[in-house]
Amino acid sequence: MSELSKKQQIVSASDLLFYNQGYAATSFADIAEAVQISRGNFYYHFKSKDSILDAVISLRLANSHKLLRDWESHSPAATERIGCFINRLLVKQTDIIRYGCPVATLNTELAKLNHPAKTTASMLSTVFRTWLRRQFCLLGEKSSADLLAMHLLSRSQGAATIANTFGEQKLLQQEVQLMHDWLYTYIKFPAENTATPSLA
Amino acid sequence: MSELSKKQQIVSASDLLFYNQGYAATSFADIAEAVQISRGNFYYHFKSKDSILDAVISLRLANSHKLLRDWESHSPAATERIGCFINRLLVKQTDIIRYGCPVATLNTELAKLNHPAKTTASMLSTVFRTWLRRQFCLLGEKSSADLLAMHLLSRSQGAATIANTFGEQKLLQQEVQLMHDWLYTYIKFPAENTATPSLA
DNA sequence: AGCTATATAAGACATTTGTCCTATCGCTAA
DNA sequence: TTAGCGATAGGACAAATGTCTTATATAGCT
Repeated sequence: MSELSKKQQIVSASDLLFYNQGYAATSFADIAEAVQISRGNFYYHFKSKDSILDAVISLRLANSHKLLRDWESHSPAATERIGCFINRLLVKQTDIIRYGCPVATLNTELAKLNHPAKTTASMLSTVFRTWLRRQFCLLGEKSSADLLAMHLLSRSQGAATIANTFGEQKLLQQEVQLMHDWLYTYIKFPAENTATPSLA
Repeated sequence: MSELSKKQQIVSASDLLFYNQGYAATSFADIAEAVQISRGNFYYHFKSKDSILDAVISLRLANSHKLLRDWESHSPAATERIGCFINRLLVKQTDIIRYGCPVATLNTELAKLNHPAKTTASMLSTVFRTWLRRQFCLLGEKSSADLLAMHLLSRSQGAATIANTFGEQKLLQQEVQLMHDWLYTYIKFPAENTATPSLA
């Protein structure tokens, strides 16, 4: 027996396949082959394909929380933590160029399918939004923390999108640099930004 | 008979359905119902589903070129033209919130499917990239025109993505405002940006 | 009217899909 | 050893999909 239970194996294999191929394009046959079980046997572990999706979203939520906790424990300063968020694009650059941002692509796919789980899936984005907002709060930007969080989230997702579209590593690296510059500039002159945050 | 040929009707109906539901999730049955023909009859007009996709991409390319020509003829100044590009997000905000950016979502879907047409589809983004680059060239930024173009493209796609994810109109409007601010700031101090463009 | 080319309908076809059922395997506890 | 139960295999099933074939309708021309 392997270390993970078969159910966990199914979830993590589906996690990867949903990211690489998309949810709708991933069939039970694909997952069955990946975890080496017969196709008809899924319904012992999961009652439907949708319930696998739910499990995958739960797994991703847990992984996201773990990631954020890691950043918090490794970086005492909020600025540095936000830097970790930006650098995530570089750490995952190979995957991002090939498959895009895992959070964004799942959200857009489920939105188009009008899938019941789309609300739950958007929680994946909300987790980062909330976390970033808290970091900006720690920097003293209470009134515009959410705006700043969304701005950074927006830019990171845009960078992932164009990197995926054009397949150019350099584009991703350029945008990451610009986000760091923006953060640095912002931290440097917090006084100017309290009234109307000049994110430009 | 209607004004458009049946073949054109199929293409424009597919264009809309591919945007609203995604390419893979749109079946011949869906298109057949939309244009009121029988399902088995497609192969008189198109030899495969992929060839419909090719036709849709061609249509979108033509529409994009037309859009860019319109902006050029209505706005003599390059700054104003770039402003038109940014405002496109507001003009299409209802659709964008529901279905995301038509260009980006098609690209990411085809990338995941590893579809043969993904290269052709990325031309849709390239058209805007090239056009924006030319506008920045007209502003005297020859050396960093492509970087500026990609930066703006990235931010617009990011804004579309988060608007689609969170379904919040305000987010889109905020990001649009920030892009205008960025453009304004950039135009105001072109001298500072010639060496190292401070997009932050 | 009759002929021809274009256009459309209707359905067959194999394949794949998600779902569900049943039989069997292998382990553990009595 | 045997009974019981969790786990798995294998296949049945209807529905849907892309594809292809054949027959019919329609319009224009002679």
